Amino acid sequence: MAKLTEIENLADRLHSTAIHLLRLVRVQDSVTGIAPARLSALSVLVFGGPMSLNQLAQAEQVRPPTMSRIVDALESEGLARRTTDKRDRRAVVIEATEKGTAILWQGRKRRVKFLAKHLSHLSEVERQQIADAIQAIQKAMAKSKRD
Amino acid sequence: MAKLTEIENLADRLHSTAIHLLRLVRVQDSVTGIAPARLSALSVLVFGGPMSLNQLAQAEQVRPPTMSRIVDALESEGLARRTTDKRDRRAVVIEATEKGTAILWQGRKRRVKFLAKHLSHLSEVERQQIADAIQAIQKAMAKSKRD
DNA sequence: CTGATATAGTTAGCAAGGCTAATTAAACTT
DNA sequence: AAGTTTAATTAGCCTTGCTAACTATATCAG
Repeated sequence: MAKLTEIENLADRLHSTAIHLLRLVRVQDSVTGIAPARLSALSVLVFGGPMSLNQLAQAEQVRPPTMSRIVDALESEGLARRTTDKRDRRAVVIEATEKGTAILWQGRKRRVKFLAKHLSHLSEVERQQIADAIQAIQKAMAKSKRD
Repeated sequence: MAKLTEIENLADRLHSTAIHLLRLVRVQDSVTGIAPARLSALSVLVFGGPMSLNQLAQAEQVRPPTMSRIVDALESEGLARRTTDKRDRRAVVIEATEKGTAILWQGRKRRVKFLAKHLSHLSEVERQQIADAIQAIQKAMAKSKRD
């Protein structure tokens, strides 16, 4: 085993914990019946409002062809719709449908409640530690642009 | 917007933070040139030692056929090897090769150092908050079996 | 105003990684 | 010895990532 500094050790544990947390929660999303990439894109549409395909692809950190196909699927499932942009007829405006919005909210509620149930077993102090850590982690990640 | 309780709000922020953290770090892994599922399985082999295909599949939470193909790829890349179990000739013992172990350690070091660099911008207090939160989160997740 | 260039999105085709169903081979049970 | 269970693989499907090439529209240069 290579030696790790104190901070590296923390980094390692943090990474591992994040993986396990998401693995645990992801099971809840599968209940929606919507595949993960689609659910994630739909979430951006619901919370970010209508946007172009390129914007959506950027938000999801995938290439336009990948997003084009995801939107195809969302459309055929009746969860989102495409319309051509009036000002620039090359572009499309993608938006969540009523159905897509409703299903997303249901799924989100399920996921959040599931995770909250776990957190409810902790003490008030422990939950405060998590809240503080979230702040700290976000602060640390925000530095990524200038490093 | 639906109303969320205090705990649900914490759950939501925790989820989102975990997603962003992993997204940030994953870029480092791509440098290894090993595809994510393969890297993850290799990691289990390196840290968990030789094991059967079923054990490895369970550890990675995938079905045996999925793992069988991942092991095929690891073998063809010279990162792991299969041998038949002496005691039970139906079973295989999968282990990381020297090369696989070395590459995994390099990658892990890169990832950990990258994350540690971010954490190093924080104060000692903030890092302690993260350490405490990791403990709390793991405790909360451990309850999942009995709920 | 026209031709060149740039931009938005799609289509085609490939690879990785997930799944179920069916198969093979060995081990266990009765 | 026959039937059942178990470990792994094979076959074949779907989703989701990519690049390269294409279409259609918009913009810019002369």
